[in-house]
Amino acid sequence: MIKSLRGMNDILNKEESQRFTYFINTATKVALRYGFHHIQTPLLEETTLFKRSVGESSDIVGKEMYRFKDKGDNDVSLRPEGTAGVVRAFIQNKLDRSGGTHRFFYHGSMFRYERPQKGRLREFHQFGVESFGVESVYEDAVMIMMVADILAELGIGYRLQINSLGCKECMPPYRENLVNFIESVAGNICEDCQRRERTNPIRVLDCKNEKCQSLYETAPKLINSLCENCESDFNKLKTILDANNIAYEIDTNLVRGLDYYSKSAFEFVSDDIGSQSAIAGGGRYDRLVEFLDGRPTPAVGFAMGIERLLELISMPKELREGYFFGAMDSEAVEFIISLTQKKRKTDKASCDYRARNLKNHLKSADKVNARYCCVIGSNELENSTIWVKDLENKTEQVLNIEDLY
RNA sequence: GUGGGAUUAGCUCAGUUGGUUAGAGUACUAGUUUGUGGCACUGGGGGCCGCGAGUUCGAAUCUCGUAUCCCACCCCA
Repeated sequence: MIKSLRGMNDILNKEESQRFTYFINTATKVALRYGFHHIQTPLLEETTLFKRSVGESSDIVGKEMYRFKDKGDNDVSLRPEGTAGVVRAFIQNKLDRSGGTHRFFYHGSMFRYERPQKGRLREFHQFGVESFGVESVYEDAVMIMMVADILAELGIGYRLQINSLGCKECMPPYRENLVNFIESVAGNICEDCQRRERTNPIRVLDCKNEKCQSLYETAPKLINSLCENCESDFNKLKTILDANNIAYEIDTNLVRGLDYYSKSAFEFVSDDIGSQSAIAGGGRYDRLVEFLDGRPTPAVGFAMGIERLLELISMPKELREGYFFGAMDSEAVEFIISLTQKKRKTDKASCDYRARNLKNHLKSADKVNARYCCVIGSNELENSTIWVKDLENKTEQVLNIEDLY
């Protein structure tokens, strides 16, 4: 038997696919309300794009990409995240030169060659939004509120963590400070942290090793080293969230895994889905457009991991809908099929291809969750009528065929 | 990439110290005497016991390998 690749799942059972489309529909609805529009970008891009955006030091680019040479000998990769492609499209279409604001949302498959576990797949789906051209921290706050709105509509509880990663003014000196600090304790930190010191020193603060954590208690904190602008923006962000009743925790160790983030960073986590608990994450990336050869353009965005959200969604109750047609005499079967076809122009409708007794038709109608069960028997055949029962109200009546429409 | 646990019917799981034809619940399907659904009752279909070797007279059961899932690390959505 041929099986799907490791970490690549089908979404086919009814429950799961209903949840999936329900998520896409409500997230799309909310994004449209916020003035974003849909964008689709290719799954496959030049590898360089991800190297330059996500960052070569990141695990994602370093070891998790599906990367290969195509038949034209181009170095290409399946996208491991959505932002890079959107930024590329933004620049390629010269929107960076057109000025104004551009707000996009997208959803689709992302690929990372990781060891799978619950909530971590090799092909997974994200819903994300990107906003270009707005420097104001109010936009950051609006992004967070948008995630909060989507989660609220889906009935999903969460904790929100925020942090500021500083900008090109205050981040580099801080980084240097931190490296010096790490040097001072380098003998006692774990192997991972020693590696992180070289690749991405900020990440050591995130280390889950208890010994490291206790050493880092006295580490310089970025939040105390922010420049005036970053600090006042971070304060504004908190003020707006407070004013709009969005609860948050400040997590000074929150470091986004992708190199392009600056200033506001945020992550929504759930305590109900296991260790892969981040359900949405994002932040500001003011420098990314110019890293990719565009005209400097402030930008902010987020992405949500759809698979991680799926089981948290509380689905609205499924209501009875549509029609089920059945015949009790074989002479009426073909007529029933035509009736069903007509009804399908406007409503959900299905029918039984066999002549069966009333009880069986009612059973079938109930099973497909139809609202109305419509049956033609010998009595109805004689009078050109049809028997209709409302399975919801348990009322029934005999109608002339024409009255059914 | 590292360490640990699991894998038996579509799904959730039993299966004795290795011993005849591998079970239950649920789901599916048909019927309960010919025009009233959800319930109940009675039948029925459905298993390379993850895959491959090995030990044995005999393996779902023991050993090894392998794949996948799950858990932790790592990382992240």
